[in-house]
Amino acid sequence: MPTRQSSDASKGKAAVSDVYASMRASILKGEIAPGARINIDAVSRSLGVSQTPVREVLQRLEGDNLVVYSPGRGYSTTPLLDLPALRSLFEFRLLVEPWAARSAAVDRLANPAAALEKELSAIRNSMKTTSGDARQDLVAHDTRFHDTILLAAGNPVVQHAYAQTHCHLHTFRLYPADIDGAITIAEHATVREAIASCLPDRAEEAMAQHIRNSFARFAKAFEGTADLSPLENGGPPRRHIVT
Amino acid sequence: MPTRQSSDASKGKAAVSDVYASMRASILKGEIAPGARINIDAVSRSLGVSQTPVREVLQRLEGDNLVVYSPGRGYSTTPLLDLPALRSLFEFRLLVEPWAARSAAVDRLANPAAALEKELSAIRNSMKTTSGDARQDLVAHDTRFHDTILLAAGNPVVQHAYAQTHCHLHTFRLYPADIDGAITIAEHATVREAIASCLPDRAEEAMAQHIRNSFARFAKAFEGTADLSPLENGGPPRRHIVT
DNA sequence: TTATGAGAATTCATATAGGAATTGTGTTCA
DNA sequence: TGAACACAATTCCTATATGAATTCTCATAA
Repeated sequence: MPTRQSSDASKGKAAVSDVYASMRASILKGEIAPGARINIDAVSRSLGVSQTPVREVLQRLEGDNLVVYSPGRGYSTTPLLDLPALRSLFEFRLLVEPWAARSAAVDRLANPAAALEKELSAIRNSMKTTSGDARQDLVAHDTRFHDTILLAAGNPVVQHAYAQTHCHLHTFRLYPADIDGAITIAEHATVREAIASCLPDRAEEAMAQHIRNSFARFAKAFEGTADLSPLENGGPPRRHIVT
Repeated sequence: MPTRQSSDASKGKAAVSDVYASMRASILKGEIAPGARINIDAVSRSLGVSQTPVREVLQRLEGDNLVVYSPGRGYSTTPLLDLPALRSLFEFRLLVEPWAARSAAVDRLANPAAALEKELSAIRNSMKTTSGDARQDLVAHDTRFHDTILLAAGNPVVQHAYAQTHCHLHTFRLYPADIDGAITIAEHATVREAIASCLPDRAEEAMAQHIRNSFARFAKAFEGTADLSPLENGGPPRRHIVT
């Protein structure tokens, strides 16, 4: 049995947090094929826990849209995002995030410019030193950068709705390959500038541009696949995607 | 939220759907006081099922923001919305719903004018005949009306994010008293007109006005309570709130 | 060769039980 | 009188077992 030293505070639901982290990582890494069924008994035995916490984790993963439940058939991993789903996701982001950037670009303590700058220098350093998984670092930076702005907007409902989309999680799952994030970081810097200068209009527009560009970069990976997705031929190309 | 078929329908998770409906109703009706702890054993015995489905239901209700989990302390019902939370919720709606109304006001088959009109005549009839619970009918109408527009917008991500807020569910919980919904229905009719005429600008503005007005009506209930909410003196007034 | 049907095996959903932590209560001491 | 400690009771979290439904396999017949 793995160490019970769970990241969950106060040891409540120790098994659950371990199992959750393990299963989430398995799905994101693609160790469980997209669309494949998940055998509760097999998972519980392989992780050395009973079925009860595994079932609870599956329900949580259902909330993350990483698994789906079919009545009478149990749980399966969700298929990867197709182009319409990606478009819907980014349209949602285009609705929420420019609004958040505008709300954050105020001359108040809530202004997140300092935190954003710290985040940017951290990722710049991390990119220079080629240690570790550059791709994972970049996704983590991207996640924190956007989350920080959402948090600064000061609306818990919007923040929660955004978090629930798990957009970075799903895009990570789409493209488990190497990334060159220079463009992303440059756009982030532009957004930070506008927020630091307390220019709501510019912040809103910079964020909107960033999201439009980001979608275009992701959508490029679908080029040529047109409506052939049912071919199930291995999916979109997987190298040198730029977030 | 994909409400599990509460009827047998595939028999999968029969106990869970019953327990879910029962507990949700209990919380909404206030039979369980807001902020009170929930005893899993007591619930399971009173409903005649084991603890397993009760635990699953509680996790689901946590997703609905109707209960919260404290590590080591189990589940409690969430406190009622206070004024800042209500404001956050309506700011989210003000961000999403006018956008949805604009998106729905197109000359396409997706235009929901017919469904909206059917919904409006149904509630008008229901209001005339004083049979049944007028308040519950009105909330149900309001829910369906807004859901229909969100659906017509054609973005599953936005629709899901909106559904996850369970805004009608929480406002229902806030004001379990009688309602006079004439104003609400009139505003709905205005929104429908703009959508039926395929006037995106007018639809967007009509929806925005409706949400601003609706918030003002709800916020009125907090008048006088200022920052005295810790008094825990029974909450806001509960009669003649107009959605 | 293909389709069908019965039986076996797997898998899910729920029930029940036990260990561990927390909460409440009563007593004792300052 | 108030506070602190210890013990008991409650409550949660996980494990294991069982019944029911589905899926898989294989043999048989058209």
